[in-house]
Amino acid sequence: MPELPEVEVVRRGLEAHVVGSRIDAVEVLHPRAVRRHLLGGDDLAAQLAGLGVVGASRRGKYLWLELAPGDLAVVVHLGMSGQMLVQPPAAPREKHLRILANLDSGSQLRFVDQRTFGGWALAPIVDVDGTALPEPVAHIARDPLDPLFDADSVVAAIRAKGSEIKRVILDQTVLSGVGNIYADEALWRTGIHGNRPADRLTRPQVRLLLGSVTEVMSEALAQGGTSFDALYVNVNGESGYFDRSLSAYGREDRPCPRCGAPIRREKFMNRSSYSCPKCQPRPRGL
DNA sequence: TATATCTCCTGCGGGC
DNA sequence: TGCCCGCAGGAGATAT
Repeated sequence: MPELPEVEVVRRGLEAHVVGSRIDAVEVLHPRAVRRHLLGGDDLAAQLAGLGVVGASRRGKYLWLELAPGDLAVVVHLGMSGQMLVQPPAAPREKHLRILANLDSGSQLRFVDQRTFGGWALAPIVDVDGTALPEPVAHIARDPLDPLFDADSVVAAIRAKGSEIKRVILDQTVLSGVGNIYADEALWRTGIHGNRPADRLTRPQVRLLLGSVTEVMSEALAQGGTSFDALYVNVNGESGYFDRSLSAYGREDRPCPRCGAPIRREKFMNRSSYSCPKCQPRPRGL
């Protein structure tokens, strides 16, 4: 499941292999992959043809290719299973190939997405607080790896929320890039149960949690991201290794690396949360 | 306005 | 062997 580190690995791959190319032609093979491009797949393909790729950027889990001429970008979200692959034209088409772009370099940029939660959309670049962003990304908060990330104001924003802390750090308008895996890992590192109300945490606790979020995502990035199966790969189709370093996520009944208690799994927001019953006691009353 | 829940989707694994 | 069901989860839409 691509979260910030995985998306950053993909962005770096696109910067190395796609930026500097021109898009010659685009084939949209599944309408859901372009559902956020309101004018449809034919329009997307027609508008992209002939444009040059001049940059690859990211905020949180969104990435985009900056295009020229014109202040346009193709915004990409990988959803749960999206892959951006750079392939030779002779390579066999992937089973879940959704969008195909032929580049003047002779390579193909392929968007492969089994579960079709991801997609592409063409959007204008707008100015948001002095930063140029594609319009669909304008509401997304800065992520912890952003040089302009303001930890003090994010701590205040988190503590102003009445929801549970895990729900708040998954809210991409508060801080971006965090998904279920790294939320569980950061909460485990900090010893905080995800059901604790955000507005009951102290400033030092929230600051520590933000530090853990940054730390765990930086470590994951250094290892090429987290991968559980073939669904997450970089542009060359290679998987990361961080899943071997996870302490809580996906480790139900296995010993907590800190205290040895069996990791528990609980339902939360229609998905699973993993935590240590000793290191992360439930808030009173739950 | 803030918060909570629902929905979309596909492949896999378990149970019968 | 085949069918059914639950599970995985990001984020926009909808409900409270």
